[in-house]
Amino acid sequence: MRYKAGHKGRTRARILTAAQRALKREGLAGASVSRIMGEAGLTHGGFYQHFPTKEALVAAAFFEGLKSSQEELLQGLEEVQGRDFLAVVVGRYLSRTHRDHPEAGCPMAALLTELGRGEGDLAEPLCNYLEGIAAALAERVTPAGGIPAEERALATVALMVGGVALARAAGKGELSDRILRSCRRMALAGLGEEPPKQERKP
Amino acid sequence: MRYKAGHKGRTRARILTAAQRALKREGLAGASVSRIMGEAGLTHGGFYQHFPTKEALVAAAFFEGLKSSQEELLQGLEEVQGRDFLAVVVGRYLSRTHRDHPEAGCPMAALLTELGRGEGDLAEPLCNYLEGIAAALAERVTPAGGIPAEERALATVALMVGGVALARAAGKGELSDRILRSCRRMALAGLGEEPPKQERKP
DNA sequence: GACATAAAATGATATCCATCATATTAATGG
DNA sequence: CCATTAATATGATGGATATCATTTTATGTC
Repeated sequence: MRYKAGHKGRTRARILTAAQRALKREGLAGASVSRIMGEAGLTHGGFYQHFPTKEALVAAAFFEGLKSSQEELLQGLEEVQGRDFLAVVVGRYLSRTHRDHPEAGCPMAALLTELGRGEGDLAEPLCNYLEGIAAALAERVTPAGGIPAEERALATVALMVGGVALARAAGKGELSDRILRSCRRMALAGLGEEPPKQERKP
Repeated sequence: MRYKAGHKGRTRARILTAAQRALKREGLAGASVSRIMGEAGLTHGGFYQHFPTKEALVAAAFFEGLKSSQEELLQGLEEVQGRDFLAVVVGRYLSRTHRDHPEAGCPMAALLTELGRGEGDLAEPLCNYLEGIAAALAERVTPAGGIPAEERALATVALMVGGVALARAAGKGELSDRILRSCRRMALAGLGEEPPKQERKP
């Protein structure tokens, strides 16, 4: 073995990281292999030693992105439950910061409408992921308003993803802010006491 | 004048219609000028007699699509109000039919995450449109759950768009159906009497 | 029915892309 | 320090794309 063990693996990881950012910023079609490699500090030729095809890279980047986005979203909330838990989650997700930095955010919010069209079978693993996060939410939020917790969780995911994507499409103006705020409120509606009047940190 | 008045206009309209379908089916980047022209029964060369650039076509198609999608969504509901009104709207929007035929559906649900990235200023006219439809919804749905009607309307739009886009990304299986149903319920939550137990026509 | 011309088709150009074939670099055991 | 070879770079290929220039077709008028 001529290179230190793990060298190739580390390069692959660098490509994956660059790919996540580039894909979320420019879209599945917009982010080219050369630009991704360039962002990883490499040139286009070496790519195929790490991934058999661009499609494979997209799939890998998408699911790694999902995982790390979920971790970030739930970080530090192990002990929190109920309305407090959900308030933090939607506060983080439906935030100006998230809206203004798609390249660092949730891959669903950045790529949703491109996923169904593509080549790879992103649907099946996405379903597994969705079942997982829906269960995680349902387990910690008490059902309210006659909707079972599991259904409420699923709809909350759709509301969060749709809210951020819609806010992005609407620019960064006042309406965009209002979209975020409205979605936060709707996600918490019917869940007990009202939030304090002050704005949550966006 | 050698051709009947309105000939060119009718051709332009045909291109626009074909563009709407193609763009929603294949995405802003995926739908090429030649394919769109082909779908309109023409060849690529004549395109630039009707639109100065692809970007211009995209903008025109997007907003025509928004308008007709809204008309279809609200058709026949002029007299209906409150929960009944919203139930029909979300029943139409968050339906399997809509999920399974993006090329015939709402442009936001098909293109949301591609809109913010592009070249054209789609944001400003999209904002106008959003204000309009939010006002139309707010005017007919009585506020509930402590959320002002206008905010509730905005969040409902995000929920509908996100729900359909997420359901599409999840394929056509059981989870996808569940996403649609959950979003329908959440949109109606806190709005008075529960729906009858039978499934709405999907 | 011939002609002028609007509308559309054909063909060309330059760019970008994914992928592959070949060359070059760099790290390590000898 | 040299040879081997893993890791990366350079360069090439074929296909697709937006746009433009030129030719062809079709229509209404004389």
